Amino acid sequence: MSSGPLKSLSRANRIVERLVEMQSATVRELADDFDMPLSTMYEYVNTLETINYITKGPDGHYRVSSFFLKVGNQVRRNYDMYTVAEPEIRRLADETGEFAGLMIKENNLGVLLSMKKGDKVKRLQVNRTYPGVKSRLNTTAYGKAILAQLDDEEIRSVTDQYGLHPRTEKTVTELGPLLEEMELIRQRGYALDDEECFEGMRGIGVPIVSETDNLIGGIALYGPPNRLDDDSFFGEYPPVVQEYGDIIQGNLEY
Amino acid sequence: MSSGPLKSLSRANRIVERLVEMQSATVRELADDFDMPLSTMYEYVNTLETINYITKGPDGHYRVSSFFLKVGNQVRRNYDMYTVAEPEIRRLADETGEFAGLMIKENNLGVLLSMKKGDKVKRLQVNRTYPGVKSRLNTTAYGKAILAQLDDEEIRSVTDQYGLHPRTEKTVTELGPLLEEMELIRQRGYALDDEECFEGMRGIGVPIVSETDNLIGGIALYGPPNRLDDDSFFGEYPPVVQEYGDIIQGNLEY
DNA sequence: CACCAATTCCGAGAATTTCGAATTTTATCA
DNA sequence: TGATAAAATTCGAAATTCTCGGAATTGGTG
Repeated sequence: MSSGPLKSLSRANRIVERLVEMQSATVRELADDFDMPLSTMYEYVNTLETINYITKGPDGHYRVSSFFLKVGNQVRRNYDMYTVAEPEIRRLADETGEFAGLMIKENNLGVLLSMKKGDKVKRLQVNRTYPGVKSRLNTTAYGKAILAQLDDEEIRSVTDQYGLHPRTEKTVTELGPLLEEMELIRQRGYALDDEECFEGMRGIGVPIVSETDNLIGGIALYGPPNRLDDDSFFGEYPPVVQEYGDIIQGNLEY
Repeated sequence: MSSGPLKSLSRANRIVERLVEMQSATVRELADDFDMPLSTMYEYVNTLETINYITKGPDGHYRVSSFFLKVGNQVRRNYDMYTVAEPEIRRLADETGEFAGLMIKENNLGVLLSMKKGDKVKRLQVNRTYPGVKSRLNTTAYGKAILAQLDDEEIRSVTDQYGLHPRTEKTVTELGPLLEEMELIRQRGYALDDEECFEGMRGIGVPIVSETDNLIGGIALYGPPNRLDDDSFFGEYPPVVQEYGDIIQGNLEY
């Protein structure tokens, strides 16, 4: 018969993801939510507890445990790109006072591996920005820097896969202009995001390639237009970001 | 029959954990490693890939995906204690130049939720310190600050559960002295770890209680004895750490 | 084109998962 | 305290899923 994905595994994962959303829940609440027999939910909950994916708090409610935090950080440290870039991202954020981040490509999407806020960043307008979040490569400065390292055919396959839906009114939504921009990025060595992803956010990205990991990544500096005015956005900062990119690239090759 | 933990789930988790250790592996390598039929391993690998726990890189090797990083960070942000303490931890690290961290209690163990390195911290001697790692509560400064918030009976149950195995030659390994130390911590308001957990590391911890989350946590400042000399370790820094603890505690209560 | 390896397909047998119901534990209130 | 209700856990048979060897297919390489 059609075997397909293992059902109990998929089910368990749905429970975990739901529990992240709910923050905390009792077995009954979960059973109701999934319209499953209580006893079955107990089996799942108990198993998830023994393998440490979830944990029961003193109030008797279950929460997703710190296991994910631990594994996530282990995974991240497995990337040379992370260990090398981490201190530089931090220095870039300190030096500029703005937001600096590191992105890698995973399954044709961008994944934010690391981020640092400089002291000018009061509260991230974009509260949806945290390590592990994914975004389409054409939407961010680091993403575009990554995309530009691919050849046109690969770029096409990426945009075919995920589309070019606009995020703001400035988002580039046509393949032609995007490919032209990619060529420009290759020539000058850095990518710009002028409020194309988030209103009120400008970013400058440069690519980083790790031969050993078969990985392409990118770093970016983000800040609001009032601080990243035209002078800094187009003139002062791009070389700074590039310099940090070069440092990381150099350290990657030992 | 004895139902026990769901086997396929436990198995899947073992695969994930092994893959974290191996960093990357092919299906065959995994099958060999677990001594499982190739076709069965394919079912697991494919399922784990569809639920996004692992991902196949361009080299055809599987790795644990960024899913864990994402969920880990979501979970962390669900804690009021984290969102409130995060910026203060950071300021504490900046102000002192040393290592600052936030710990919570989970299943009678300490879990490091957040950490910041000040500019004096070149490379963490202790490379085993990263968000999500667990440690026994009696071994660290934040851990002891947490432990001291419990009553003696609870403390006893914690030490019964995990023992008092020494980590360095200075570790306190007897319940009696430990309970006395707890009383001292309650009185003066902060906990000290004088190379009891890691050789060459001194720490100062203070407790933080979140009524809303039913949670007890603690923050700590860590540094080497040459910088945290007796004057700073016993005199200058404890009030500083306490001050940050008070700020966090205050912000927790709005 | 032939080879080898990687991946997918397949179906029967085995084993686990599932679920309702029964049992135990915990909480609530008179 | 005892009675009652609610929640949590256990149980075992029924059914579905998982397992696994082997066959079939795909993909890459010389």
